[in-house]
Amino acid sequence: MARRGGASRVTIRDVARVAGVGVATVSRVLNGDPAVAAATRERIYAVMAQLGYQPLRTARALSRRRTDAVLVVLPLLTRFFYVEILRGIEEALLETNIAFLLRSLERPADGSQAIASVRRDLVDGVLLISLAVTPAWLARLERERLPAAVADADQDVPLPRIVVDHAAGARLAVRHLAQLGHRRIALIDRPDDPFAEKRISRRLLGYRQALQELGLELRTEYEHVTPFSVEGGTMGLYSLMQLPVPPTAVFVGSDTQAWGVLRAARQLGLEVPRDLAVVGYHDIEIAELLGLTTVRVPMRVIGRRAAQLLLECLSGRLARGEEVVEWVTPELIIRYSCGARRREPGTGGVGE
Amino acid sequence: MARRGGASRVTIRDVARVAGVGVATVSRVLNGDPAVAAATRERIYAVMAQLGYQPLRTARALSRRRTDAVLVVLPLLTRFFYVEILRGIEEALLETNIAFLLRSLERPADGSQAIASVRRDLVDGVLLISLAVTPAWLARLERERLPAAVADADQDVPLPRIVVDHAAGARLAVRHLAQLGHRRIALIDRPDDPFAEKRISRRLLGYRQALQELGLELRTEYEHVTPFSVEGGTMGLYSLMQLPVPPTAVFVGSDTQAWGVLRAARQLGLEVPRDLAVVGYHDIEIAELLGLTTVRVPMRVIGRRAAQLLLECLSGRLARGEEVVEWVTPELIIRYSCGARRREPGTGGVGE
DNA sequence: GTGTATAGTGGAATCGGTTCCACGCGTCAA
DNA sequence: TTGACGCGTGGAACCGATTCCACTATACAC
Repeated sequence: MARRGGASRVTIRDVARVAGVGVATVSRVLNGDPAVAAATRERIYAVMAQLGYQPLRTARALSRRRTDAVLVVLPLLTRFFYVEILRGIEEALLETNIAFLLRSLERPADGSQAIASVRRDLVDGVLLISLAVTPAWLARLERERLPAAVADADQDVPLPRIVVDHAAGARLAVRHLAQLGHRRIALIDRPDDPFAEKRISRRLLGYRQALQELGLELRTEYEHVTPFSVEGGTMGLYSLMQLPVPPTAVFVGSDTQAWGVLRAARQLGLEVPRDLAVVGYHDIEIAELLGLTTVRVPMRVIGRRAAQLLLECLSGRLARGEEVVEWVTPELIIRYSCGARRREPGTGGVGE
Repeated sequence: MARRGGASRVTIRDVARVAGVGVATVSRVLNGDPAVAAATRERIYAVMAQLGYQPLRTARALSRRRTDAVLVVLPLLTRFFYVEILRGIEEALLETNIAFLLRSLERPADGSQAIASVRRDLVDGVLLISLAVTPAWLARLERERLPAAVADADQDVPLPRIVVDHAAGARLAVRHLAQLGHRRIALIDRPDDPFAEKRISRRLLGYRQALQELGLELRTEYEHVTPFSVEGGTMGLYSLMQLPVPPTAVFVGSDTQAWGVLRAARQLGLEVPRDLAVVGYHDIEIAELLGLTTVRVPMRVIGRRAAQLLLECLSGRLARGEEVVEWVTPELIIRYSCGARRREPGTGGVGE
């Protein structure tokens, strides 16, 4: 039933007719089937070019039962950290012809709504970034028979995943501070937000491990959990400095909070790093501007690898249910707030 | 030809059979055709619920020749400004069942590659955000017969668009500074980046208009264009302060540069706002932390409106080629860096 | 020379929707 | 009573790909 349309599309049948072959053969060429004779293949390629043929994605999608698209779900798109991960994903997917749909979660409640948008007929796979992968998620993925990969989430999710070694990151920071002569090193970290993943426990673990290794005293009054905001950091430092024996150095679980710590330090008349050494976490863009020594989490790499993992699931190179865990290790970025370096004049910096 | 698959899907034919009607009628119900009798409609709804029927997107896409997806193209996803616009778009689209694909441009060269991904069989429409809409873009959209909407781009693109009144924004800032008693008001703005759109000229225009309205002297040595970065702002202020008659206030064309201005001020021993009043632009997240008075560009609104504009094109409510221009006006956010308010102790702030 | 494997190919059914066209049936004007 | 009309509906032909199955021609073993 010829519906009205403009100049009707060049279809696979047109190509077949002009090339003097059957549609099946054209389709085989399109899909790289090696059974086609080289001469035939060449001829078909020539005709396709001549007619300007392009296979229709929607028709392929119906026939092959796949969409060549994936869904990316991540929280708080407005945070630099997540945007960078997204960039990594985009980079990896650009090398394929797979498109991606995006769903960002702003509030915890968005989760269930997002789960409903996970549909087999919409995408071929799902990337879950920095999310608490609940049983509801797993059930949905199972029901829709959708492969998924996970990045920066809990360590024990039964899906292929990229795990960030936050404990190692914390150890790097603490060891560095100890090496600079500090013996009283405190921790200010973000809360165990149910909306994000349980990452504090691993950073806390690394912090304690490092202190023990170094033979330093573990003091619970040095472990502070404050909100994931600049003010949170400010509050944290005020509390710490009221202790009878205040720390001389702080490892802060996010650069955002670290900014607050730097501000509080100045308000308290402390000079960073002389009176207080500070090391942050993440290496978001403001860290450099603040001259903040921090632990860099390789965000783009995380995104890229997670995408590649999902692609392997899609191509079948990775069997469904196969256990794959890839670790990513953070890296120490030394700037000025720790005291390891003299600040160069005019570069702006600490406490700005 | 029954291909292998798991439990085969519930199709429209199953629904028709169980409900005792033809497939055409079920399809009509799905598409809200009022010609179907109420009783029939009810019965079909019941059967759909009972069987757990969900129409297959890919099949609809092939048949209706539309994908129910749109493409969003924007630059520099890592900038807060653009991410916020994206959030607005997402908000608007969530209210529909239209998905979106994302393409972000990091370098000017990415443009041509992005143009190639604009395909009729991939999406039903395109949103171009903060981009220079070149003839190549327009030609491609024409060729693919794809409707598009534009936000925060040149004023004279022949597409439905959301235009931000940057001239008005600049006037707000300058008038405010004048009202606080300033007579020597300088401008530091970002360059006319070919990668982004020509927005500086409009801000510059507003700056000059305001000065003229107020009867203040226009001095070209007060108009500075520096890179779109913190350092750019720093450089800008150093230059201004070396003038024989330096300004007492600066309007800065981006909060990022304004941060640099605040930093430079402190380095020069100037106290903000006593010795120098500063007003920024955009109201990105750091502005509040810096106590920066700024001109807020309603980013989410821009995204939301642009998306709605595109939806109107898709639904046909907006005729192809119809001229629609919607203006968005920025708003002045008064904090501390302009001197209009005393800073409350403990709130952090200027020069931080 | 006959049988069998194999490489290369074409026809037609199929994926699951949409929509054109035809048709039955009541209502109403002539 | 008849014809026109419109409402509600069903059948079947599409949309443009993929892929199963059947078929031919050639190569090879016996």
